[in-house]
Amino acid sequence: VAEVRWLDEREMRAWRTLVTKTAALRAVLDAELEARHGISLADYEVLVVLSEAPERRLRMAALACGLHLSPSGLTRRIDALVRRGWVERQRCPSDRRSFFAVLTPEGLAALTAAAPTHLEGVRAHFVDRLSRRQLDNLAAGLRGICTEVLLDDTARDGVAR
Amino acid sequence: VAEVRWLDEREMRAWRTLVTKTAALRAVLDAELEARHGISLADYEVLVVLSEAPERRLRMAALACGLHLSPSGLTRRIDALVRRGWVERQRCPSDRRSFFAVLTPEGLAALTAAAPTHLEGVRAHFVDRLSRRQLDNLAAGLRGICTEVLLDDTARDGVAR
DNA sequence: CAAGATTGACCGATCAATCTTT
DNA sequence: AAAGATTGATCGGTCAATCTTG
Repeated sequence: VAEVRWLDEREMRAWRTLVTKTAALRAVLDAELEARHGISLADYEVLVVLSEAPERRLRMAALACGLHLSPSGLTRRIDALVRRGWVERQRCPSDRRSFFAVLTPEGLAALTAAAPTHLEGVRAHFVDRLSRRQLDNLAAGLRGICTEVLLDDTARDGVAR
Repeated sequence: VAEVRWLDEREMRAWRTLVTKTAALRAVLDAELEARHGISLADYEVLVVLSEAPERRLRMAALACGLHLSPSGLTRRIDALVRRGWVERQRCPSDRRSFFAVLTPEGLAALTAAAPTHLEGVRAHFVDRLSRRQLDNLAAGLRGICTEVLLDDTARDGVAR
């Protein structure tokens, strides 16, 4: 076992700041969406991904991949959205094992209603507090992180983001 | 409803990169700790916080605050760590309603054993992939985020429950 | 009564097992 | 067989209610 390279003060602070601030940010955005529109940030993200897909639908596996959710986790989440009338299941005609999750008009309406709250939150708590340069640096820095994990591209047929 | 200020391409990318990369990073670090030492990142963080406290102990309320966990959530997490012999409860002598969670020698040993894995992970997946300047910029940018946390502000706007 | 901690009910996620279709 | 999706058991978290102590 080799010698441990400890983190110095700045490295440790950068790491901890990243973790704590990102968590706090998500918590605030989630609370705002929940309070004003009765929708969780997690469900909001499902609607966003579906809304950006061709024909506003995705196969379950592709959607699970895009949301970094397990197959069973996605099944239950879609169940809940179906109960609210925001998503429907469609059999996939070319492969009868598979299903599409389709965004309904009601789901699109819910997303459209909630989007301003979410975007204003992202601005108020994040984007507007950083300069253009800071924002670009941050994105550029983070882009190289954890690349090997995200190359989980088994589901071609969608998630073309 | 006021005019919505949409996010432009760079703003949106910075925001999404922050969210997805941070989540991926935590997932990797958690998996590494779990695989090599049988401890979750969440439990690791409990041990870290306790190890840094005076006398390696904290009252439950203080610990819950430090970990951003609800009181009941902390109770169950400490239960689990007590079962593993890594933490003990001590009655607080000055206030008999309260308890300390105390890091045991075994808990400290577990932390010491796992720390190199964690630190090497933070280096390999994060710190060593950014320049010193990028790291400082990132920390500086994020520091101003979400300072006022959880203001239950005018949430009466469009409450369409 | 208020504060600190715990318990019960429940929610949302995972893994393992299952069912259907390829 | 293997792949896509779902179900059952279970885990870890929250909220509401409770118990004990200040």
